[in-house]
Amino acid sequence: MKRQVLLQEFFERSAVVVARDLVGKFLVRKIRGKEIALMITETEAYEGENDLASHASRGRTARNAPMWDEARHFYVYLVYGVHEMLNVVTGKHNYPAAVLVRGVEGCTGPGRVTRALNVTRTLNGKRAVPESGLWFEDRGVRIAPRRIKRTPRVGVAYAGDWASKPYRFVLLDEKSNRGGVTASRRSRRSTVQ
DNA sequence: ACGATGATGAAC
DNA sequence: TTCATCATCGTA
Repeated sequence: MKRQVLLQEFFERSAVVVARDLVGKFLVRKIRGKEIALMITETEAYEGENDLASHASRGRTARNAPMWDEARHFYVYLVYGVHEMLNVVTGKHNYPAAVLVRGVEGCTGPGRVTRALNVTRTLNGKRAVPESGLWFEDRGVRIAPRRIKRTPRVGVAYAGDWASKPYRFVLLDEKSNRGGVTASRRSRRSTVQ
């Protein structure tokens, strides 16, 4: 099988383009010698300081500082005191933009993705390279554009005009036309150790 | 429909 | 230092 680690140049583009292109790519996690690779099925783009849905819109703070890093760095934070959110930084250095990984195969929802792959804030600010234990790969899966649905982002109703921008990308299920990856088979309690 | 659960950022 | 809010999820 062809395995190509996604390099910095892949992420050095606009967040919207990277978000779209990440659908069908693989998120790979290595813990204690074991590797698990899951295809990405859902993403969202957060594009620049003008994007009112982005943490970057309030300016640079201790939490969101990784968004200003070079592309391919991770931005991981906690929401609702419960869920770790996994983002990859995109675009030029010092331009705050990132893509949120919202779903992988068998796992819908950003909090479930991080729980399934044991991703926490210890990865915040690290690079998406094999040495860090979490990275992205192209494994040769080709996704027809028709299979990717664009919608507004989730949970950002406060963001004014930016709330309705179609910055969310969802891989449609092969057999169903409505609503992304099958809702029926969500694995509950998957973990990697 | 709602509570969990804790960090963050802005106000006081 | 206090307080409202939060890029969500599981149970009801």
